Amino acid sequence: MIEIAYLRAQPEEIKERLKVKHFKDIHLVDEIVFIDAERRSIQKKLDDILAKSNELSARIGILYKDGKKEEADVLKKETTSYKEETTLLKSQLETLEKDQEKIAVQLPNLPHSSVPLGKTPEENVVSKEFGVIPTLYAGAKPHWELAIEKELFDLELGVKITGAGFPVYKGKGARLQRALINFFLDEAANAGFTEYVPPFMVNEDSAYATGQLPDKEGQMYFMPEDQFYMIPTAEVPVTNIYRDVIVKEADLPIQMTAYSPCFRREAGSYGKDVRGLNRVHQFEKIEIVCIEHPDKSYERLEKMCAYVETLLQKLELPYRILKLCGGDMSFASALTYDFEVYSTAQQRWLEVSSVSNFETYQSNRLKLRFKDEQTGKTRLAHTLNGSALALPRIYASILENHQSEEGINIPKALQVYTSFNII
RNA sequence: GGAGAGAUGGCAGAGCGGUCGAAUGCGGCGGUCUUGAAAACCGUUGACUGUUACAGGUCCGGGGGUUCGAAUCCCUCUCUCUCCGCCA
Repeated sequence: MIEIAYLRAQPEEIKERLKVKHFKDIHLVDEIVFIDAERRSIQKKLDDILAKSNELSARIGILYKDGKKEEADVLKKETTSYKEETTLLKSQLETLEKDQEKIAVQLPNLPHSSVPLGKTPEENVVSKEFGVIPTLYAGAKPHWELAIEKELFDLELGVKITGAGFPVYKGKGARLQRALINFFLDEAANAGFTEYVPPFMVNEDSAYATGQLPDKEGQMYFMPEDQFYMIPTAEVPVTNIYRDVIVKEADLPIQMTAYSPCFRREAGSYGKDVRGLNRVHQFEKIEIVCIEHPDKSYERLEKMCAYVETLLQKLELPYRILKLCGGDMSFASALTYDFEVYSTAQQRWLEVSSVSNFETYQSNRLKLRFKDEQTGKTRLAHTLNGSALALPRIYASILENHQSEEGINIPKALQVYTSFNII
């Protein structure tokens, strides 16, 4: 959530910045500032009355101790009017707090000043291209055809067991999957990330804290019996490790990584570009999450991107990095870089990673803070995360880009993990 | 799933319905002593809100109630622990 103190101080600036994100309900800014002022004035009134009533109670206590019952009874009567007033003010306050909260969660994060203007994915800015797009032999195929030919994964079988979008990997195909998971985890560990194995289901508080709720309500699988959500990304459980935590400034940055399956309903995204592994309901991903000092979070973002690049380079895949424009950025992000790998067989770019700085947007909900050594005050930390990497499209690009007449060549860096070098 | 016990500050652990935001110990921070460190001793040390700064307000698992007044009493929910049952 945007910090209320900032909303109060700079409403006009905030409105301007929200326009960059093409946020429609700009009027919510004025509404929340209005409600906040109202709320604070009621709070002040309530506090004053409570102060008087507390003081009276203390006096009554002393009178009773001294055995002056009659005097105490007089004071008791005085408190009744306070009581009525506080009951009323408390209910008003509660309403205002709820209203304020309701609006606060509807406001997306503010974009960083460097975010390009634009509304659609076409307006994202390419900030880097790396690698040579290979020229494939005449018989080159998209990954879904290669999968059938080499018996690597089976979507039809998944339909029988579960439903569309739940692939079943098999033989060398399964081994490649596991090799990628281990490769990514080992690389992350070597780069200084602490590995976690988190729960794959989370409660409502966790989903809310990282911003999946209320924004993406319908995108998560839900278990009504226990009120649990299947995680759409390891970001949710891993970031929530630090919910309600005050860390030492010296402990920053905190760098974590986790493998997890990810479950996404992908409601409303049927149609094009969903063939094969391009869009599935269950997929594997290695996530990296950082908690960083506000002064250093953009530096950290660059480092995380640089790390993701090393992975793509080791996998010998041609990629480009996009700086997302305001209109294409996610709700909670202040700045996002997307990584895309070129699929020669499909002749299109596939998104394989997204690295973002959330600044204090998540930490404000998480109540994730650190103690500032200089001032002694607690401040919200910055959170960042990124995929490093998501498997299906990497898997698809490896099949497609590294195919030859002899078979699919496994990149050198992966061969230790697969134990074979061609499929 | 059944039976019992419990939930208090970073941790451990007190707490009679009335200066209890909370004893005490450990830990942390600052200091004395020391060449330095340890030990010892002295001081300090929760969060949120609020104010220019004070003051004030809220928080003892969550929610509700009794009372002039609740960490303390009542109801309820959640969670944890122990024992039994079941089980990968």
